[in-house]
Amino acid sequence: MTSVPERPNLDGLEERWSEEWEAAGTFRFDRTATRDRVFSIDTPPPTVSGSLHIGHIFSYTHTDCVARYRRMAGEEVFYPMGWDDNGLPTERRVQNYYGVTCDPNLPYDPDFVPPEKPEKRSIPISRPNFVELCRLLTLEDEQVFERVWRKLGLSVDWSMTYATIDKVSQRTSQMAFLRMLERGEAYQAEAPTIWDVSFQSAVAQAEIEEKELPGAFHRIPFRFSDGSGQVEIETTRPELLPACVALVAHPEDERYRPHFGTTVTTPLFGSPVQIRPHELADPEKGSGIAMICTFGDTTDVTWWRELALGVRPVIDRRGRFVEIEWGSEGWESADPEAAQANYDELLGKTVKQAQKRIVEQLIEQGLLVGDPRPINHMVKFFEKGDRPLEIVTSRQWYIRNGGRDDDIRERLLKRGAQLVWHPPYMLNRYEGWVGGLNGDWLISRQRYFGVPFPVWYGVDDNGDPDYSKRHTPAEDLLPIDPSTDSPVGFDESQRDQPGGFTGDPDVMDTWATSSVSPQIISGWADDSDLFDRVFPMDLRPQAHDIIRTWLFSSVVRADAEHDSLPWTHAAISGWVLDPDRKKMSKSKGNVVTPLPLLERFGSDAVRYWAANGRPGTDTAVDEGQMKVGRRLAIKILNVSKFVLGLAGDEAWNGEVTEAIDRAMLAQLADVVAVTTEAFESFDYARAIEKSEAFFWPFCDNYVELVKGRAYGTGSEAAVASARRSLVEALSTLQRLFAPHLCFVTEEVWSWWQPGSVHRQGWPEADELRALAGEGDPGVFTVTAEVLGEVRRAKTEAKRSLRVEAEAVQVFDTPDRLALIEPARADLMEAGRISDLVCTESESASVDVTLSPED
RNA sequence: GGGCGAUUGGCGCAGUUGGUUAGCGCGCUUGCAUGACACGCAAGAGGUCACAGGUUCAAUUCCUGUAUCGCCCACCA
Repeated sequence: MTSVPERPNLDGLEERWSEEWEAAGTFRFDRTATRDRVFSIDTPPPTVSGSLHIGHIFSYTHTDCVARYRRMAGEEVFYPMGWDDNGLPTERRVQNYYGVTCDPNLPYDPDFVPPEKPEKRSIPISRPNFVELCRLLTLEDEQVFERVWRKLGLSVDWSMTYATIDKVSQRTSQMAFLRMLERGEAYQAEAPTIWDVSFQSAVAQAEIEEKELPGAFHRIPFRFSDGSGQVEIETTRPELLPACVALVAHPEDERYRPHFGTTVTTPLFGSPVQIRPHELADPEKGSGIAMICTFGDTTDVTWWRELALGVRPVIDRRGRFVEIEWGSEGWESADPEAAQANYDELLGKTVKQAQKRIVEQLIEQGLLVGDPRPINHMVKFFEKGDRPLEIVTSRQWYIRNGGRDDDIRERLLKRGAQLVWHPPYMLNRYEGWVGGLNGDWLISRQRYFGVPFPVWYGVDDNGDPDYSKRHTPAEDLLPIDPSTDSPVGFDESQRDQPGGFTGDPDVMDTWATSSVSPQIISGWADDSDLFDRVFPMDLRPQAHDIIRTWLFSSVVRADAEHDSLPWTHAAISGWVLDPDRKKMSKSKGNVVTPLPLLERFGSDAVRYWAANGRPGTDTAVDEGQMKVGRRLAIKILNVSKFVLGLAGDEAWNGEVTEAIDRAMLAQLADVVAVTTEAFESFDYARAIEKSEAFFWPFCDNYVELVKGRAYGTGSEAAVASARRSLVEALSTLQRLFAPHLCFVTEEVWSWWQPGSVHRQGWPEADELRALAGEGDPGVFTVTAEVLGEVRRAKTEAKRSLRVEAEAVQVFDTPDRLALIEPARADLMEAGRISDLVCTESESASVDVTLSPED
């Protein structure tokens, strides 16, 4: 039965056991399990167009530890894996890899084969062809990822994977969208939109980040139209002067109060604009009076909307200055010809070029007060972009997320508070974000690779889309691609023809699909049997930086569709920092790849490092911790081998009679209780900390104290007690470490027990307590202390620990001496003590007389 | 500007309801081949728990400030 290798080691455990687990279906989800027995996990899908870095290893290990605990605690764990192959990163990669570009107007070519090598000039292909290539390339990436995950030992059910662009995801995503559209939770609007001029797409509030850039204040005078003087504004964007539609100052600002309602003219262009009051104008900033342009920033949009101003757009979607359409009367200006002449010099220029020119014009015409004053200011960027965002007017899809409706906002705040956060303070991030929303969620992107909007529009007699005539497909037809499928009642010959139809050209934002990941993996669209067993899910593990995006948007979708939370718990992980505690990023070049670490230290060692990162806490890459993990794994091998050598199968029949054995088991029972409690609150780190804190003294003190007895010294009952206690402790410890060190524990379990350790029951504190009986934990603790004193004497004498202690005198209080007495024989054997005398005394000390040196 | 975290020996970290000499690991020093483990074992040195107040019989732990670091948010003229 028991079969222990001669020299156990960690080599090859990962390959051996991950193959075994796959073959035996150890982590296969049993879908006959009912909801009350299921623990379901909404695994984050890693972006496959990137590469796995150590941060993934870190946070996925946390989830895996929890999953393994839950499984052992008797739950049926639903633990799938997803791949995020959606969005811009994949698009870019496919374009470069195959040398193609997507043209949504082209028809699908079923025979298209990409060139071996990308050609100089990129080949335009249809959206379905483009999407096919994306799938082809991401499939390879997924396999690489899966290999790393298996090496790490994630206990996911590999028969349950999804990709954010696969059919099920598209279908779920489109279906959820259409239902929101029907309920009025999704809508289309023509409005000023934050726009990235490089990517040619609108972007959402959540995808914006700010960078500090150098800029300059330009002080520019506006003359009163009645010739009575001037006001001076300050701006960092003088190029928007032709787009100026009003000036604005704070209503209480005494400097400008008398001028509210009066008209001034814009320099260079001579357009009449009014001075208006608004609270958002900051008297402290610049000269306290600002120009409103259509549109320089989001404040402009607010002012423009709330003051009901006209619009003078000057920047197009490519970020260049365009012809202004003024109608028949030309420039609305005191001097239309001069205005047009000034503006002609800006035509076709980029924002940067135009700014340069307009400043020259201002200087030439004496319209700049003083020199431009250099400052550094924050400028909004798309998080993946490298040019400042502009604001253009466009038609986009939105989802109501509370940004414009207080009642929705309140409801979503309440949902957030219902969610159990680990750690709890992460709720603040959620509430801060939801409270600060200033618009609905923009979900349409003018890109190609993504889930298309399942919508067509009628085409009017002029051949233009008629957005009021909307066609949507029945749910059972989903997923559809409106660029190749036609709506019911039409055929392809009517595409883009007067009286016919046209497809919505946009795709959904990545988060619009990711936000329904719980519905995708739960089978909401097509598998109601599965759905009922796993939804609402139990756990969403994710990092703190995407609380505002993935977590929040998922709450929005589940609230709208199911009137519930998508999951009960959110476990928020920290980031991995490089060894110098700097955040890892590709641009810094400090990204650590995991595979070499997994190979060097072993997966259990890397898992150990990860498991020591507290929930929600940023943690540095620390090879020292991995070394410690490796040592712990080796220790588990060796102590298992030793104990199994001392105690055979018949050890289970023994009875625990000795006080020190009972003491050890009583302590172990407490450890089981506290680790169980830690795991119940998703604190995998505290769990391993407590197990480990017991484990080392167990090896170094308990095993040392009882090994003589376990070998056969003493009465039959005493021997049996030691052996039984050893196998009980070993079995318990192997299971306690199983969630974290999944490979080595499986290895040592296999030496003497049938089945996988990962399918065993979690240790029960009560069972151990029953074995321990009335055992006083102090017997073990105090005896170990005395043994320590004896060892110290030997070490300080620079003698071997094996040397005989001729006489040991223990001075201590009566109650402590009473604890030593029942373990006297073990203590004398372990300490090689020939004569042990205990003497009552107020102050504790131990006198040791060693045998003389040879 | 608002909010959230962090601050414990050279380094990385625990310290969960305030309570006797503040723990652990790495590193360092000194020993030891002891019936599993030298990828081991034993022992040792090393901390005014960021700073200043307050509450309390008692504060690393609670409260209020301050400083430094990190993160999130904000309308960035």
